[in-house]
Order: sequence, then C-alpha cells, then structure tokens
Amino acid sequence: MTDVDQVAGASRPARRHDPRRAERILEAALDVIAEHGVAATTHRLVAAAADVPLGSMTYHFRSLADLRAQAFRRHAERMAVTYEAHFRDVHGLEDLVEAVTDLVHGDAGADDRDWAIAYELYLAALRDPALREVTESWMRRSRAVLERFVDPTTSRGLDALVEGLVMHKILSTRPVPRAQTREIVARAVRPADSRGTSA
Amino acid sequence: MTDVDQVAGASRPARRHDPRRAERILEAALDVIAEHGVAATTHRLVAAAADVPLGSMTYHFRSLADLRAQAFRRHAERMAVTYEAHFRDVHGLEDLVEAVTDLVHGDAGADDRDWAIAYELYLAALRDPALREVTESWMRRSRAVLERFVDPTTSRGLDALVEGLVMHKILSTRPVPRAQTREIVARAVRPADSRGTSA
DNA sequence: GGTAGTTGTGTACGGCTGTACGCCTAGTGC
DNA sequence: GCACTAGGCGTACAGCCGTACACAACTACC
Repeated sequence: MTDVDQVAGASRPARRHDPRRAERILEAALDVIAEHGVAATTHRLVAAAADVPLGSMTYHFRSLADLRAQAFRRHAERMAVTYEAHFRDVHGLEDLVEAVTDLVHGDAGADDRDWAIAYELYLAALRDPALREVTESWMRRSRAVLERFVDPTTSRGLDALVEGLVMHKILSTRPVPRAQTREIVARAVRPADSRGTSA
Repeated sequence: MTDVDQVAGASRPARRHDPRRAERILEAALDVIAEHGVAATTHRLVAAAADVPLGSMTYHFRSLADLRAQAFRRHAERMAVTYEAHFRDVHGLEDLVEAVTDLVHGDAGADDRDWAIAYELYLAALRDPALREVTESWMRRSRAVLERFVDPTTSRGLDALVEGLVMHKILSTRPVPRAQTREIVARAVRPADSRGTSA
C-alpha cells in the first residue's frame, strides 16, 4: 500500500514512487513560464506549482537551466506536432489561407499561453546556444509544413508573417479583425507571377 | 573593519554634480538589457556599466522597475525616430520595398542589438501594463509611417512581417539572403487587385 | 525477520538581490 | 573664515535564490 492514502493533516504525504513526477514538474515549469516569465521561474515556484517538495527539483533535474531547456524542448515538440496536425487536411491555397488564419487567431490548438511560452523561448535562445537548436528545429519543421503548399521563399515569408501577426495580436489590447488577417495572409500566399518590385 | 574601503589610487572620485548622470544610467541599462537580458538587469550590474555608485540607482530612480520602464521608453522613442527618418525620403512602392528590406537587414540605423532590446521590451510588456502603452505607441507610429504608402491592412501585414523577419533573422545562425527578403517584402506590398483567396 | 540497497526529501548554506538611510562633502550666503 | 543646506553615496539588512547533502522511508532479497 504505497498509494496516496494521505489523510488531510497527515504528517507524511507519502508521495513515494511517483513515476510521472518529472513530467509533472516540466508541465508546471511551462505554466510558471507562461504566467510569470522565464525570469521569475525559480525552483521554489515550480515546485509549488507542481506540488512537489523542493528537493525533487535537483533530484530530477541537474540544474535550473536543465529544467528550463527540457521544458522548452517539450513545448516546442508539442507545438510542432500541433502545427503539423493542423495542416494535415489542408489541400490547396484556399485551405492554406484559412488554416494560417486559424493559427494566428488561436483556433489551431495553440492559444495565447502557448505563444507566450514560444516567445519566452525565442528570447532565451537569443542568449543560450543550447536553446538555439530547439528554436531552429521548430522553425525547420514549421517551414517544412508550409513548403508542402508554397515555394521556399513564400514559406519563409509566411512563417515570419505568422510570427509577427501573433506577436502583435497578443500584445494588442484591442481585438484584431479576423477578416483582415485573412486578407493579409492571402496576399502573402499569392503566387509570385506578377512582380511588385518593378511597379 | 568590515568595510572594503576601496583604495585603488584615488580615494575620492569626486564625481559630484554630474547633470547627465541619470541619462548615462539609462544608456547603461539598455546596454545591460541588450547583453544580458532583462532578467539579469540588476542595480549593481547597471551601476557598474554606467560607472556610478550603487547609491545613485535609488537616488535617481524610484525602483528598478522604474529604471527599466524609463530605459525602454527611451529606446522605443529612439527607434520610432529612426524608423520615421528612414522612410522620410521614400517615394513610391519601389523605394518602400527597398527601405523595408534595409530595415530588416539592419541597414536602417537599427542593428541586432536594438532589435534585441525591442524584443525584451515586447516580452516585458506582455506582463507589465505600464510597458504596454510604450509598445502600443511604438506600433502606432511605425504603422502610421507605413500608411503613408499603403492601405491600413497592408500596413498591418507589413509591420508584422518586418517583426517576424527580423526575429527569424537574429535567431537564425545562417545568414539570410537579402534578395529573398526583398522578394517577400515586395509580395506583401503589392496592391490587392488580384485576390489570392479564390485561387 | 533482517539487512542491503534505492529512492525521495527536509534543511542549511553561501551568495546575490532591491532598497533604505546615516554620514560625508561640495556648494552658498554671510 | 564659517555655518548651513542640499545633494550624493557607502554600507547594512532582510529576503530570496540555486544547490548540496545527510538522513528518512520504502523495496527487494535472503
């Protein structure tokens, strides 16, 4: 009986043998990062969020940097999977425009919280080379998804556009009209037959 | 003898009556933010960078948050002025494409350091309402500049595109071809006569 | 039942943080 | 020359930080 019988007020939580503890800690770390930012992400705060003792932190993770890196890796992986799944049933440019618009407006399985974590990751990666490979892999995968529909140049533009639109959206205090987003996306997707440089 | 009493040559720096001290501190704060990130921006680090005693920090600024906010405000103001100046001599869409491409590639008076500070600001603004108005004002101004040349929808798209392209560029380990950037920008600038949604 | 081994955690420590404040010093008016 | 005032700063303090580690709790095996 190693289970969590733990009555309220029991002196021993007896939470031994918790195989998913490390994962729970990572999820809690992502919550803390999303809510308080990477700067305020401390062992104690994450431990409290995951409802585990402080000692578990250094037991399961070599250091705080290690915890951060693993949490970010986990998030990026999940974002990439979501991204790929979201475009799975897309066929043709009309679908693509709609799908990208969904993505920007949080209707694609990734909400503001997820994007906030992603931006925390970007900024952290700016200074931490270990995180750089996480962002590079994530960008490579999202780019690859888009390249199923458009040429590489358009793909790079579209990817950057999504990044910027989402950032502006979560920073803006006023709601952004979805139709306008769709129009912008549609313009970025248009094939490059009529050049605008020489207009 | 608990004090360190800092001999080191001159015992008295005698740096009294330094009217530009507050400004120097703000500049040093921006340097520290750019190099170490907002999370590592401490009173002591900024004081060392500005070569002023620690006591000057709380003397000139109510708190660290106040210092951060003023530094960010200063940076945003300078970025906006640079932005506006960069587009002053732009006439027509060809010029515009070139100017925006310059902006992305750091040939417009704003380098990677400046953009890094801007992203630190964005992320800080995500959680600090006082900073939100700084980012909103900055975005309003950059949007206004672009609207001299294109319609509001295109302006929003272009602004977001720049944000995303720059972010990808400073995160990328490999150089980004300028011609490709120009092509992407050109596509975003094209007038919306031939719709792509119904392709 | 006993013992060796493994797993998990409470706690303490040195270091760094933001901030307050008493003291010192450079100016000023006589 | 001197007292006075206001401006400037060295230093102390309480608190939070990451991390290490002795020890407690549980399991496995004899």
